[in-house]
Amino acid sequence: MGNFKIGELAAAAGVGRDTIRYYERMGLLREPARTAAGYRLYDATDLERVNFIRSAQELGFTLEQARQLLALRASDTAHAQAVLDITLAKIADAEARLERLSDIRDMLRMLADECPGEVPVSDCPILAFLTARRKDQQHNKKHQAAQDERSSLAKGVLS
Amino acid sequence: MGNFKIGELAAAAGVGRDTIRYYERMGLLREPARTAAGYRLYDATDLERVNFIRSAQELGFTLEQARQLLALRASDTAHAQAVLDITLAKIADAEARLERLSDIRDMLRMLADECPGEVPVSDCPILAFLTARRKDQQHNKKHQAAQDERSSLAKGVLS
DNA sequence: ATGCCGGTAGGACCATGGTCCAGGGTCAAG
DNA sequence: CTTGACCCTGGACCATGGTCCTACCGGCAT
Repeated sequence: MGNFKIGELAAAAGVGRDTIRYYERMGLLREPARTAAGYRLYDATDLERVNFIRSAQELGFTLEQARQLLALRASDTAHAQAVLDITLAKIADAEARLERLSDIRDMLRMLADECPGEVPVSDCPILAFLTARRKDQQHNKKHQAAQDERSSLAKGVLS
Repeated sequence: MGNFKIGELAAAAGVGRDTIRYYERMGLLREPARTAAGYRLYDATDLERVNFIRSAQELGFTLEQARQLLALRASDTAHAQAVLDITLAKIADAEARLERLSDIRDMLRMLADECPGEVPVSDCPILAFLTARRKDQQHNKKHQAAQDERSSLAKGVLS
């Protein structure tokens, strides 16, 4: 029925044409049928897939995870448990980020509260804090040698 | 006094040699003195700078912001207010991320709670949710046309 | 003298999710 | 017939914070 070309699909889904082609390269969309001239031809199921992907992204899933979810959806033997597992992992990930990020915020807020503002930079407690190098990381080398834990508050939160 | 070569500086700061050269290219470290053979020669103040940068990164500052903080520290006319401003902006940024990320977590948790697991994927509420394309975004085009707000929960949180 | 360590410069490459460009073909309207 | 809007491919490029590689040179120990 309603076949559309790439620009129409892109417009319908609210993404760029290049994004459609990118999803195809990444294996998120099947290789579409072509017109005689080589134009890609899509149908409603393709639009639905793109919408699915965008929805997944809005929930923080990566394209790779969206790909997995699509694969599960297409399977007739998979259990919902597999989807739940991915979701639970994402939740755990979100919670870890939340914790690190709120630790950072707390630290920054503490420093900000201590800073009077109207002093020369030489008296700034924030700079003083950054200047005092963290010996905590130096003195226990044996225990962490194996995994080289960066022990950074920021690890992965903003990346 | 204690001049050291790049490998020694890197080891002392706990980073790679390439990282030191990278910081130099990025303008975070001055161009160091050289030996006759062209080897970079660093001193304690360079080590302190690298430590400062790492500390800033642990608090979620980007290298660019670290560069700004270093510039402020070196200035004898700047007020602590400038540092505070950067810090406050970082806090606001962290809080925005926290909010979006916790919204995502809540949404995922809600979906996970509804999923029984022991059903075929065709009955999975999580997939059903992702499959139902968000009409909320379709039906009010006029109001959002101007800024093309993605209105994604995930916007910027994981990037 | 020979092996090895470590220094140099410069550039390629990693992930992530696209975006943009050049250089060309296709298609419908005027 | 031409114009403009669309489509094609393949590849380069964006940010971020590095890491790794090539290919070469210097210097020290055995």
